[in-house]
Amino acid sequence: MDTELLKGTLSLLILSLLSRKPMYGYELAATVHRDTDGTFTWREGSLYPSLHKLEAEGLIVGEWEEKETGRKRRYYQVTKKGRGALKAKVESWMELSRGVNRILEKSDGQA
Amino acid sequence: MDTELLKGTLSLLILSLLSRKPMYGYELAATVHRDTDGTFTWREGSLYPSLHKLEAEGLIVGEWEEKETGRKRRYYQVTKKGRGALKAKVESWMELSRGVNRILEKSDGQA
DNA sequence: CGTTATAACATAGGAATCCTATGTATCGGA
DNA sequence: TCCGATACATAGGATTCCTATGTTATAACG
Repeated sequence: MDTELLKGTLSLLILSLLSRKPMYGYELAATVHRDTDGTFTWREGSLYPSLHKLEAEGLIVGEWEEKETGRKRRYYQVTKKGRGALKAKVESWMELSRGVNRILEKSDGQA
Repeated sequence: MDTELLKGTLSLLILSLLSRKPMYGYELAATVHRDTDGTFTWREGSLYPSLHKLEAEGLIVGEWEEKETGRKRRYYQVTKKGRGALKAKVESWMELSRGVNRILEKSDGQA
């Protein structure tokens, strides 16, 4: 299985969120924070490097959008390659999740 | 939440497994591998340092047992402090798991 | 009886991920 | 006009896990 998932769900969730619609970095952090009632609070120092890495890998593409005022945002969307990677990551997550739950359930009651 | 869980379920699962009964390192790796049909395959380079760390933190205690022949094993068991830590880690895991699943479900179908 | 595989522990060094801290610039409200 | 929120970025470090290697004991096999 993808051992990358053992540490970190960041790239998985970014890809999943972007499969809804194109979003920019700050919006991604706000959305995941809201949708999970604060369980996930992504730091800029984690989020932006991760976005750059996903783009370098060709899983997402970013595009600058500038308002008349001068405010700039970089909107990302998932590529075809990214959709394939997302599917694989979701499967890895489910396998990991199943595995952990199996151990926890089997151990439950012995504490 | 415990951000430590975002990377790695090793210490969580070690504590959970040891709550069943005292076990030694090699036995832990074999058990988790068997009980999850190979989802988890712990390496010695991950497992033993992790056990040392858990013992240094006082969450588990190890004891050498030597057979007549000279073969030595280090059996670990969970301490009282370790049981508290396990409970907290399980809750963190469930929170993380819920959060991830919420994002995935809400995004599902948009791919 | 010698060789190989497995059991059982250990550590050094490095790769990957995430965080803290810091910096820049724009925007809205008091 | 000042401050908090928006929006991006990177450097440096902490942590986790892996690869690689080493040691010793036991079992299996020809």
